[in-house]
Amino acid sequence: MATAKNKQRYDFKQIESKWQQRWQETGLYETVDLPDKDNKFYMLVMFAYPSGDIHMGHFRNYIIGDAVARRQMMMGRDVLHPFGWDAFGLPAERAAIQRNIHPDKWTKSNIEVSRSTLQKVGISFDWSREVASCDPDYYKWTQWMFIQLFKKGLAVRKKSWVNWDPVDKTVLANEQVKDGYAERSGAKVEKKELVGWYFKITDYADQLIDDLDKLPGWPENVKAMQREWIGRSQGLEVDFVIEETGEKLPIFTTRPDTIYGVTYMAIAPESDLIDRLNLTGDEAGAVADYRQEALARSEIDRAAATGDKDGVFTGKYAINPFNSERVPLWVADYVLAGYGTGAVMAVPAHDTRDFAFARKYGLPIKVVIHPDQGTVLDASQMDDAYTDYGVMVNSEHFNGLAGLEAIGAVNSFAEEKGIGRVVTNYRLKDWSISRQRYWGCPIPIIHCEKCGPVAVPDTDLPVLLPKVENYMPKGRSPLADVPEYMDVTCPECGNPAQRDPDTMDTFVCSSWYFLRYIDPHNDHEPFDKKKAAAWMPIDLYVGGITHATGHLIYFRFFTKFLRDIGWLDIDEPATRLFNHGMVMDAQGEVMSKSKGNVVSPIAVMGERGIDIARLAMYFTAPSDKEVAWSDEGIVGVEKFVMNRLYPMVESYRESFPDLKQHFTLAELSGADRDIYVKLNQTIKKVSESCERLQFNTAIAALMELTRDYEPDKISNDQLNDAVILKTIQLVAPLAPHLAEELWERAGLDGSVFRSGWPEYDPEAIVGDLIEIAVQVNGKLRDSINVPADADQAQVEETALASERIQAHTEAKQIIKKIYVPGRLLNIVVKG
RNA sequence: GCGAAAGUGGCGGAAUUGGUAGACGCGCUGGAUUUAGGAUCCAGUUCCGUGAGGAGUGGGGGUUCGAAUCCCCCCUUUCGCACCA
Repeated sequence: MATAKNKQRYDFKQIESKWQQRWQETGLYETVDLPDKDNKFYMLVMFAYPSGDIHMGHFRNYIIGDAVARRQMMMGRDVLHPFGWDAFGLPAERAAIQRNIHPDKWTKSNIEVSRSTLQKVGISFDWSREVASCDPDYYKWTQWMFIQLFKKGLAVRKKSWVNWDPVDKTVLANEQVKDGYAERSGAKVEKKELVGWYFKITDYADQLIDDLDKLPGWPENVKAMQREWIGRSQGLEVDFVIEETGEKLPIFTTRPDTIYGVTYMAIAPESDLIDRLNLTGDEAGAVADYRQEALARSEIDRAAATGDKDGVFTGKYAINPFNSERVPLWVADYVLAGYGTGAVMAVPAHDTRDFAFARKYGLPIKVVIHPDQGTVLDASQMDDAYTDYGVMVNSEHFNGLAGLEAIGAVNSFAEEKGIGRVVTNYRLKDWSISRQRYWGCPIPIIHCEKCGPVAVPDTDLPVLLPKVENYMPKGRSPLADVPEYMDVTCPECGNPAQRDPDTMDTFVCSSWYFLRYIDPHNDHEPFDKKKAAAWMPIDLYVGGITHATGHLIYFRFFTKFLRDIGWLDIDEPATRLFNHGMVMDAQGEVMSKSKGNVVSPIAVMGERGIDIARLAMYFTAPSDKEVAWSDEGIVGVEKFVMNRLYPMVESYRESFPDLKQHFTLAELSGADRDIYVKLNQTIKKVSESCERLQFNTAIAALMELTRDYEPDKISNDQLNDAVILKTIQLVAPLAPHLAEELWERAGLDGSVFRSGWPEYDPEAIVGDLIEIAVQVNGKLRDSINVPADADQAQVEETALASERIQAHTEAKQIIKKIYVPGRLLNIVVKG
C-alpha cells in the first residue's frame, strides 16, 4: 500500500491552500516600484478577456510565464509579473446581451470568478497591480492617450470605406477581418462608407518594419507576418491624363519598365474619380449599374473571383505621358480602392490580372519585355502574362535596358520630366478605431459646429461611460440616444455641442496596459516616467500567435508614439516574444465552447493537484508546440512526484549544507562522486532548458536525477542534503507549492523562492570515466571507457586494443585518425 | 499562387556549434513481490536477422573522415497572406 500511503501523505489540497495563503500574507510577489535597471525582469502575459472562466489555453500561457517569473525571482531579480483584464469590448458585450445581464455587471462577476481561479492555480501575479480596462481609473488614461494622438494629428476623423459587421452592427478594423468574415461574429463583412476616427499608424509604417530587425528575440514567423501585413512596396506614381478633362489620373506601379505596354486603364468601382468623368449616354448608365452591382458584392465574393474579372468601359480615354498614347478607361472590379491611388495602368502582356481582363474584353496586348535578348514573345501566342524581369523592347529610347536598371532609368526619366515620382506604398491602412457600440471606452471628443472636433480638457477626464439600460446594438451608437450624455457645451466657445457617440476599439485599451502595470494607482499621470524607464522594456512577453498582426503591431505603434512625445525612452516594447502552442482536446480538436470540449484546469487540479497538472502540461511538449491534452499524459509525472520527488525529503539528514559552496570533486569518491556529477549536470541542463522555455527537457533531467539518487549509498551527509535541497530549488519554478512544502519539511526557513537558483560546479559536469565512441570509416564499431583526462594517444591505444576494432582494421592501412575530445575517435582505413 | 516553418519508434517527444540517433515519459512484453493489482520494483522495447551483421531521422542526389543537423531537387503537413498593381 505504498502508493496509497504516499498519496495520503501528499495532501495537495492542504498544501496548496497553505502556501497560497502564506504567499499572500508575506506579499511574496509584490514588487518594488523602482527596480535596479540592470537587475529587473518584466514578465508579461497577455491581458485576458473576461468572457468566461479560465481554460486550459490560459492555464498553459500563465504557467509558462509563471515558471520564468519564479526562476528570475530565485535568481535575485526584481520581478514584475502583473495581470489584468481586457474588459471592454464586443465579446463581453455580446455575452452579456445573450444572458440579459448588464455588461458592467457581467464583466465584473467574470473577473471575480477568473481571478479566484488564477489564485487557486498559484500563479505568482502581483495582484496589487491588477488593472481592468473598463475601470474609469484606467480608461481615463486610454482617453488621455487618444487626446495625445489627436493633438499630434495622429487621430483623425474621416469618411472612408469600412468593414461593416452586420451581426454585431459595428465597424471592424482590417485586423479583425479574416477572409472576408468577421473574426469574432463570423458574419460576412460588408463595405460601407462611414465617418469615423482613425489612428495614423501608417505614419509609423517604415519604423514598424525597419525596427523588426532590432528584435532578435522575436520569432521569425511573427516578424515575417508583420512585414507582410505592413506590405511596403516601392514604385513609381505616374500621372496619366484624362483626355477630355485634362485632369491628372495618377497611378502606382512597381513595374515602371512596362509603361510602354499599357493598353488600357482601370479604376476601382468605389473611386469618386468616376464621378468627375462627365459620363454620358449609354456608358453613364452602364457604369452606374456596374458600380452599384460591384459595391453590393462582399469582399469575399470579389476576392473569390480570382480568375474571373469583370468591368465596364467608360467611353473615356486617358493619355500615357511617356508616349502620348490614348488608352481606354475602364471601371474594373479587380482594382482596389484602398491601395495606391485606386486606379491602375493595365499591361496585359506582363501582368496576369490585366492579361485575363484583356482577353475577356478583347483589349490589345502589347509586349514590351522580352525574357532575354534572344527570346521574342508573340502576344497572340501567349497563354499567360510574362511577369518576370527582362529586356525592354518597343519602349523608345529605353530599349535594351533590363531589370532593376530599366526601372531606375524609367523612374529617373519620369522625375526629370515631372510626370511621375518614386513613392512607397503600404498595404497597412490607418487603424479604424470608432465602434458603434456601448461597451467600450468613450471617445473624448466634443463636436462643435463652430470649433469642429474639440478634445475634452484633461481636467474633465474621464468621460464616464453612462450606465444605460438600452445598450443593444442597432447600427448606430447606443450612446447617441442618451441626451444627458450627448448634450454638452463646447470647451472652447461654450456653445451647445455634442459628444462623439462612439466608443473605441478594445485594441486601443490593450495597446498601453503594460505601462499602467508599472504605476497602476497613479491618479495624475498614465504612469511615472522614471518607473517606466526602469521597468521597460518587457523582458519576456508570452501569448498566443493570434495577435501577430493585431495587438502586437498596435502596442509597438503606441510605444513609438509615446517615445516621440517624451514618455518613453525605448524603441520597442518587448525584447523577447514567445508564442505558446495551442491546447487541443485528446482528439486533437481545438477546444471551444461550441464543441463543448473545453477542459477546465480546475477539474484536473482537483483530482491530482495543481503542481502535477502543471508538470503534466510542461512535460507533454515543448511550450511552443500545440498539445493534445489528455489525462493519460499525467501518469508519468504523477509517478515522478509520488514515488521519487515527494519521498526524497525523507532522506534529509539535517546537516544544513551551505548551498553556495561547491564540493571538491577530488575529495569525493564512488557513489558520492557519481551523484555529485549527476547533480551538476542536472543543474546545467535544467538552467539551459528553462532559459529556452523547454520545460519538458528540464523535467526529464530532474527525473534522471531522482532516479539515480540512492541515499543509502551516499556517505557524505552534507552532499546528500545538498542534492535534496538543490533538487527542490530546481523544481520550484515548475511545481511551486510542492517545492515550498518540501523546503519547509527539510527544516528550512523562508520561501524557496528567496533561496537562490543553483549554479553548477564546472569542475563536476564530467564523470571519472567517459565513454568514447570508436568509429571505423565513420561507422560505429565499439565504444570504450577511458579516464576523463585521457589524451588522444591513450584513447587510440585503448581503441586499437579492442577486438571489435581490430576486426575492422586488420590488414588495412590506417590513413588517419580523427579525434573529437571526450566524444569519439574515427579511424579511417583503406584496403 | 506567394511567403514561412516543420516532417525522427506504436505514441508525446530528446539530440546548442555536423561527432555514439531515439534522452525522458506513455504504451507494450517478460519477471519479482502480492489474496489481488489499474500498486511497486527489475529487465526488455527503432526495424530486419538465431547470430555475426545490416538498414535507419518524408523521398532522391550531393558536400564531409563523419549528416536528423549543411547544400540542391521532389513529396507531404501546418501556419500566414491571398486580385496590393
